[in-house]
Amino acid sequence: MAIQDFSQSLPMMLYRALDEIMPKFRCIFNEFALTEQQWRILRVLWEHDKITLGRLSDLTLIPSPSLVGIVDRLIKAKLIRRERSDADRRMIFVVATEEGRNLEAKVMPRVNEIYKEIKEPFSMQQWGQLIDGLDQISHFNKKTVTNEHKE
Amino acid sequence: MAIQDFSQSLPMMLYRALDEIMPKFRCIFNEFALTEQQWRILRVLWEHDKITLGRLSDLTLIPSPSLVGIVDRLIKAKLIRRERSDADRRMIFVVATEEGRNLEAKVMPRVNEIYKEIKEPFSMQQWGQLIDGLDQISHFNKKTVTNEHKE
DNA sequence: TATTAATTGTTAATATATTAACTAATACGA
DNA sequence: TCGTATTAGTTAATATATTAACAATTAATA
Repeated sequence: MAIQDFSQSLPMMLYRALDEIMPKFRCIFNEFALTEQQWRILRVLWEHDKITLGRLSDLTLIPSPSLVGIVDRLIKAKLIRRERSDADRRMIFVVATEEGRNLEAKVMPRVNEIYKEIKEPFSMQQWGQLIDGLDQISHFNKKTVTNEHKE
Repeated sequence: MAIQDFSQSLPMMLYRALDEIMPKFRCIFNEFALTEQQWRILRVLWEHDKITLGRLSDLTLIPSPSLVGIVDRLIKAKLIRRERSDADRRMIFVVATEEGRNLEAKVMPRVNEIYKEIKEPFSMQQWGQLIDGLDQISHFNKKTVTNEHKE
């Protein structure tokens, strides 16, 4: 019944894992004058030619109110542009400029290098278990229990 | 050689896991007029009667520049207080007030409830593997390879 | 078709993160 | 003991997160 160690709680372990690996990546982003969030947006645009702000928010995990300013700064840096939808005038598409697309070839190799370094000490099975566990956490609010109707 | 899916990268999986579980906790914190960071500080003070700002920063994973303001606001809420060290006048201890200590009995049960809910769908083995994996990530910068001298 | 509801983005206010520079106090070496 | 390096906290500037409220547009429905 005693208080368990706060440092070993799941949230703190997740935060600590991020604190440990992200500075390495941010170091690279900074070399290209990018913030982590700006990187995330570009990273998604390299996989999607054209994407609405809503979907961009989902894929980057950047909350929409934050997205507004981050997109503004990326536009000022001439790396992306806004494009209002004709079909539905509420929607706004975001598109990478040529300069934005060109960054991919420069940044991705550096990032993949670090990524490989992080992954290296893991066995393939260990890594799979880690990813599976994280994936299960990520679906916590959707289907806690599969074989049972909830509410 | 093609770009792997950004959404399945380790950093995004970690962020997504946090995005999924933290709102539930924050919901409780807000009931007690606490922010997540304020909670973290109190949570640590419930395990340590007296702690320096530096160590508090390490345990809460709150960067020291942020800590200043967060501690200020907790003091204004009469939940903690500062106490300068006599032995080393550079150091500042943080201590919970009685009001701050009293929060533990009210908040912890609610938090433990959610925590149990998150942990529930996992087998004990699965959970252990997840924690071990996160722990290994957290030691990335310390000892990437054990049986080898680096540098 | 006029109203209402839902969707998509945005603005605003406050709190926190990031990075660099800075102060005060202490430790250390010539 | 003086000068220097180190350590503990802080301040400053900018970027982002969180929450609530809001505007514009579209969808739904009586």
